[in-house]
Amino acid sequence: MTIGTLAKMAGMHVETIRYYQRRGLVALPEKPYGGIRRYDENALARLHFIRSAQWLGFSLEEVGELLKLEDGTHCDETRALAEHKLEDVRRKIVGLKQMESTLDDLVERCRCSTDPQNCPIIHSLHTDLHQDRRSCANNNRDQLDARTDTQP
Amino acid sequence: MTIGTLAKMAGMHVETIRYYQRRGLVALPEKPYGGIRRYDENALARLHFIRSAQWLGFSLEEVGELLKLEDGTHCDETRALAEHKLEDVRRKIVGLKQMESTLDDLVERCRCSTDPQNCPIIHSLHTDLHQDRRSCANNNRDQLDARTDTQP
DNA sequence: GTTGAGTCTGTAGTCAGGTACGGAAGTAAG
DNA sequence: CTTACTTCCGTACCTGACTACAGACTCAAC
Repeated sequence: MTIGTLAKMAGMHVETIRYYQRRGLVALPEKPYGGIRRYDENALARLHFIRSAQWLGFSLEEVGELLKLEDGTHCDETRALAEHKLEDVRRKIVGLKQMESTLDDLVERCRCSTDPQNCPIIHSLHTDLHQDRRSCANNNRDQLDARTDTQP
Repeated sequence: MTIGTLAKMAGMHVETIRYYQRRGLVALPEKPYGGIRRYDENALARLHFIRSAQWLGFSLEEVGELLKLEDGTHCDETRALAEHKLEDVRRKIVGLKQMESTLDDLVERCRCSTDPQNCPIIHSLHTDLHQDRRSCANNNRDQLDARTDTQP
């Protein structure tokens, strides 16, 4: 099949596949002289593999590591990657739960507030919440990490 | 105080403050002719406010919205923003918990596996996991969103 | 009065994971 | 055989939240 068909079957854009090729996650099949590259079931399987790994939270870099272990004979190393990712995910959950409970509390206080001139949320943002928040830098993802990382 | 002192007190870099100024989140105080800008407690308070809001998961764009409501007299709008963010956060938690349980299960199966030539994790990535994963595009953050978003 | 640190301003680079585009060449349908 | 779609390839752009740097200027200490 052509790259367009492959993309359709994998449910992704042609450009995404090309991007994976550039990153070395997907092989670039031989091109017949002055012709067009053709892809087989293996290429599709690989795209599925990548998608699945991403779905579990692995970055493309990590997917690359997993692909090196793709033959299934390095169970320990694979498990180590998965365990590490599991810790990652759990750390993020802890961070998000902190957000959740604080937000929930704030919203609740806001609902019960009788003074419409002094919103409890704004008040908290001005007074309580900024203690020891120095390390919540970068973007949302890293923010979560930073909130819970042991080594900065 | 100068911007360097302000940065130190807020626990952030000078460049970050300048970035916030460019984004219109922090005011640029008047500069005396051929002199240097000075900042006061209000500037510091604003930086704390921004940090706190970020800690709750608000993006800088959303922080901008919150800052418009900073006088505390628009309790309903503020609460609406917080409720929306709370939903956001809960959606992300749901996504992460899916990852967590799948990873946990995979790691467990890997530990109990007796066939070191056929790693259950790799096997799953090849066969099970890629059903209906079409919408887990973009980066990790959006991936989480996509997994749980109702409106794509 | 000179040295070194801090400030100002503008612009460019970083990361991840793509997305978009332009121009040339190949391919499929009528 | 023409028209319209794909493919190929390289490069540039996108988001978000910074981070870095160059060159000119100012300020405080010695």
